[in-house]
Amino acid sequence: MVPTPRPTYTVIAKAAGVSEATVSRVLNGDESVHPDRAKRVHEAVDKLGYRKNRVASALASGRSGLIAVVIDDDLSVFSDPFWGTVTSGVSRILSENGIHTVLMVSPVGSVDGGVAHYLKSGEVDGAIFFVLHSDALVNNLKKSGLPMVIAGTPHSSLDIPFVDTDNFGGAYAATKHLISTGCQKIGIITGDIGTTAAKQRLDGYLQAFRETGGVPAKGLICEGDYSLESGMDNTKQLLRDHPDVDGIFASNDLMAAGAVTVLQDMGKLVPEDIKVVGFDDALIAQTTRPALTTIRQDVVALGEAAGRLMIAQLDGEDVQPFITTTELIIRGSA
Amino acid sequence: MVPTPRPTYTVIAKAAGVSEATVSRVLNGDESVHPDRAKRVHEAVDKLGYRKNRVASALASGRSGLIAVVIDDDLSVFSDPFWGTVTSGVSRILSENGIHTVLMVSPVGSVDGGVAHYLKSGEVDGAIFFVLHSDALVNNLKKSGLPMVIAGTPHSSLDIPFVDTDNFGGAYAATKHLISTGCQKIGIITGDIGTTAAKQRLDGYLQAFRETGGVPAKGLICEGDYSLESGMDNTKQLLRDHPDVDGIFASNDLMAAGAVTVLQDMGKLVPEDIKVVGFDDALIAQTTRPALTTIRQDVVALGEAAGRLMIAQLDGEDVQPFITTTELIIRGSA
DNA sequence: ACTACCCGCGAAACCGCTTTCACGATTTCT
DNA sequence: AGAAATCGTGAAAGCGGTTTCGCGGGTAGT
Repeated sequence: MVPTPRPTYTVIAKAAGVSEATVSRVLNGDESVHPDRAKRVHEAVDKLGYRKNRVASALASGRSGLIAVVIDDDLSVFSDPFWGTVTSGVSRILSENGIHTVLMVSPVGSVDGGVAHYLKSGEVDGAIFFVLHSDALVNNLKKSGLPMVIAGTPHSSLDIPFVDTDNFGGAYAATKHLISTGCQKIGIITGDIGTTAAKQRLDGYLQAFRETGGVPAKGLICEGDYSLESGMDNTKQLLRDHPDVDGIFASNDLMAAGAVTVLQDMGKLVPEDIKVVGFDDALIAQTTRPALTTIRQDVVALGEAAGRLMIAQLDGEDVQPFITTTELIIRGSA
Repeated sequence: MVPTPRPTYTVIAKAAGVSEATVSRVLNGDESVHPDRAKRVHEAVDKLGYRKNRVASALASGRSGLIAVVIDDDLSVFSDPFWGTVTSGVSRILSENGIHTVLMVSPVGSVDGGVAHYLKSGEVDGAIFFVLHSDALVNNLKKSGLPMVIAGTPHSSLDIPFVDTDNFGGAYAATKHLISTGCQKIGIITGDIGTTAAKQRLDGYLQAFRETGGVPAKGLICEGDYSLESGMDNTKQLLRDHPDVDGIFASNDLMAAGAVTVLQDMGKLVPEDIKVVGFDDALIAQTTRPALTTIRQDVVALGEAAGRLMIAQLDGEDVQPFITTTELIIRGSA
C-alpha cells in the first residue's frame, strides 16, 4: 500500500500561521478562536485537502467515532431482511453524524466474551443491541457507562433507552381482525419466546381473546421460533389438536407463509376455511398466495430511531424510549 | 463514562520485568524474544487481564484492524436477505481473525464522495464491495493500494479479487434440467441485465441451448429485473408470443414464483404443462406451490470466501478469484 | 587470540491529534 | 488607578502502542 501522504496539523498550522493547538480548536468547533485565524485555518485545510486522521484523534480524545451494532445471534438472524433494514436505518443516521457503524454478529451470551471485552475496551463510543435473549451483558455494561440503545424491548426494566415496535398493539389488532371477520377458534404461532417481541405479541393476542370473554384452549398457543419450518410444523400440530381452528395469527410473515402453505397442502382453503394473519409486512407477505393480511411495522423508522437515540445520548441529551406504531394491512389471507 | 482503568504496556512491562518494547514484541508474535521472558509477559498479561488498546495500536502501526463492507445502494439492497447473509459470513471470518467490520450503506456513485474519502483515509485496512453498479470507484481506489475484494463479478477486468457464484454453470444446469425432462421450447426471464450475474445466467442458458443445436427464437429471451412483477409480466408476454412454451428458466426465485402464479392463473399446470426453474433457492422457493425447482447458491460460503480473500491479501498472499458452486434442487415445479 | 557478526533486548523517538497549563494582553471591578 | 478576572493563544505533555537504533555479550571466522 502506498498511501498518499496526507498533511498533518503541523503542515496546516504552518500554512495558516497558527499553532497546532489552534488548528485543533478550529477543527473541533471551538468558538473561542478569533474568526480571522479560524478562516485562515479553514483556507489552509481546503487548499491542502486536509482530512483529519480519525485514529489519532480517537487515541488522543478517547472518542473513536465508532458505534457497534451487536446482533445477538449467528447467521440466521441477520439473514432476516428485517434486521438488515434496521441496520441500514441505523447506519444512515449515524453516518450523517460522522459516525461509523461496526457490525458484530455474534452470540452475546456471556458477560465476558469477546464482544463484551470489545465493548468495554473503549474502542467504540456506544453500542446498539439487536435481538437480546438476555439482559445480562447489557446490564453489566451499564456500569461501564457505555452509551447503549436496545432495538427491542429489554426483558427487565433496565433504564436503558430502547426502540421497539408496538408489538402488543399490532398483535391485538391482528387478533381483533380475525375475530371481527368471524373466526371462532383462533390459534397463535408465537415467535422465539425467548424474545420480548414474541411475548408481547402473545400478550396482544391474549388480550384480544380475553375481551371476547374466553380463554384460549390448551394447544391453541403454539411456540414457534420465527422460522418457516416452525410455521409449518406448528400449523400441522395446531390442526391435529384442534381440527376446527378457523383463524391463525402467526407472529411473523415467514411463519404465516409456512402456515398458508401447509394449510393448502392439507386441502384447506385460505381464507375461506381458515384465515391467517402475519406480522411484519415483509416482502413474502406479498408473494404468498393468497397475499398475507399482516401487521406492518415501520422498520426503517425503527432503525433510524435507534440511531437518533444513540446520537442524542452521545450529545448528553435525555433520551426516551421510542415505540413505532403498527398498521393492519388487509390482503387476501384474512 | 467511567471506563475501567485498563493496564498499559508500562504496567505489564514492570510486572514482567522487561521493557515495553519486549512486551510489544511478545504480543505481536515476534519470535526473537527469549521464551522465558515471553512467558513472563504472557503471565503478566493474563494476571492483569490486559487487552491491547486497538486505537493506540492502529495509530502507531498504521493498521486499524478494520475493514469496510461497502454496500452500493440505499436501504433496498440491504433488505435483501441475500446480502445480509453474505455480510454475516464476511463478518464472522473477519472477526475470527481479530478484524472488525465497518458497515457502509451508501450510494457509491462518485469517485470522490464521502465513502471514497473514508476508504482513502487509511482508517480501514481494506474494503469489500457489494452490488457494484459501476467499477469507477474501485478502479480509482486501486491506485491507492487499498486491499479490496468484490462480491460479484466486476463489469470489466480489474485485476481485483472477487468472489461470485457460478452463475453460468447454475443457469446451464437449470436449462439442461429442463431439456432433460423433455422441454422442447424453453424461455428465459433474465435479471437486471445491467448486472453481471444476470448476463452470466443468460449465457449459461444460451450455452445449454446451443448444445441442442438450436438457437433461441426471438421472444424466448425476456428481459426482467429480478422483481416479482417483472416475472409475472414477462411470463404473460412469453406465453403470448410463444403459446407452445413448455419450460421457463427464471433468473431468480422471485420471478419464478411470479411465473408460476401467472401460469396457474392462465389455467396452465405446473409442471405438467409448463416447467419452471428458478435461481437462488430463496425461502420463497419453498413456499411457492408447487415448490420451486431451483439452483441453490451457497451464500454463506460466498461471504466467508470474501472474508478469507481479504485476510489473505492483508497477509500479503496471492489471491485468486473464488467461485462457489451451485446445486440443482429438484422440487415440484420442474 | 583478535576482529567481525549476529542476537536479544532496552531506550527513545514517533504515530497525529487533544488538552492542560500558563502567559501576555485586555477588560472589568473596586 | 491598581488588582482581579477574562480571553485568545502557543508550548508541551500526553494518549498507548510500534519500531528504529544501537549496545553488550556470545559465537564464528581466520
